[in-house]
Amino acid sequence: MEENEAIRGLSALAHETRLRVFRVLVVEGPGGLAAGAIAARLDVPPSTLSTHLGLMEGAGILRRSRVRRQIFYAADIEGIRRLLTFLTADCCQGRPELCRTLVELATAGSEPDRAEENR
Amino acid sequence: MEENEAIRGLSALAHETRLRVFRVLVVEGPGGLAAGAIAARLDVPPSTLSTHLGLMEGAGILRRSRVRRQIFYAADIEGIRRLLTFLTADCCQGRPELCRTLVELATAGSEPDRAEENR
DNA sequence: TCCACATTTCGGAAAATATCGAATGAGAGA
DNA sequence: TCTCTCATTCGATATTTTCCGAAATGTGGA
Repeated sequence: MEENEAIRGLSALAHETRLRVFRVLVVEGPGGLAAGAIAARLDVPPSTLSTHLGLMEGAGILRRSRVRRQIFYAADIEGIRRLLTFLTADCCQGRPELCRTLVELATAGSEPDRAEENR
Repeated sequence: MEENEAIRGLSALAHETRLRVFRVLVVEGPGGLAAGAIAARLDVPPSTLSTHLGLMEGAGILRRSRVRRQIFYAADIEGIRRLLTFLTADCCQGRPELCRTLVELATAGSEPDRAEENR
């Protein structure tokens, strides 16, 4: 990932409404939610939300797909992973122990032994 | 870390000049660099850079300290860790395997067996 | 084909952010 | 104290972002 792409990704998350969208969709999983459902849940006008969703999709944070008349948005796991990897790679460049600390916190609540099953 | 703090941190990184500052200071390590040295290295007018540095410090990404007449800025490892943890915590909330993938990439270039020594 | 629904695009105004020269502040040496 | 230097703050302008109602688009059913 090059710098410009990372900046777009960070900008996409650096906004109250968009960060809330992100969190909702991460929890929602691969199926995602229809644009209208997100607007209703977050109480944001559809046109405003649409702008945000478009921006987030352009930044590679969200994926969109059509199902009948609705458009579903879901967290783009690959894109998010790329962004986080870019950030941690930068950090580790100078200070390896930072990533290690982060890693410990991130994996604290899960079961490491079952990691293979999720691939 | 609550939402608003995370947004400030993300905004602080979502800018070309500021991201370059961040990367330079992460590599530079705990000693950091004087404001003037950063301005010279990145070829940014001092007053412009000062605005960015202040913003990044306010967001908890940078630490400042005075040494004689100069003001040194260094990456705030604890603050950055808090931001990354907030993001990965959100991701893991719905999809534990995302963090695991990230973790593998982040630790790929280091020696896992010596992790204990760095605490 | 015609209508209804879900969403996006348009338009234009308000707010926030970015930029940088000039003025200001504050530390250190003569 | 005077002055030099490093850095910040001020001020004014330019650019970008945000917001949302109204209009347009496109999809599917009757």
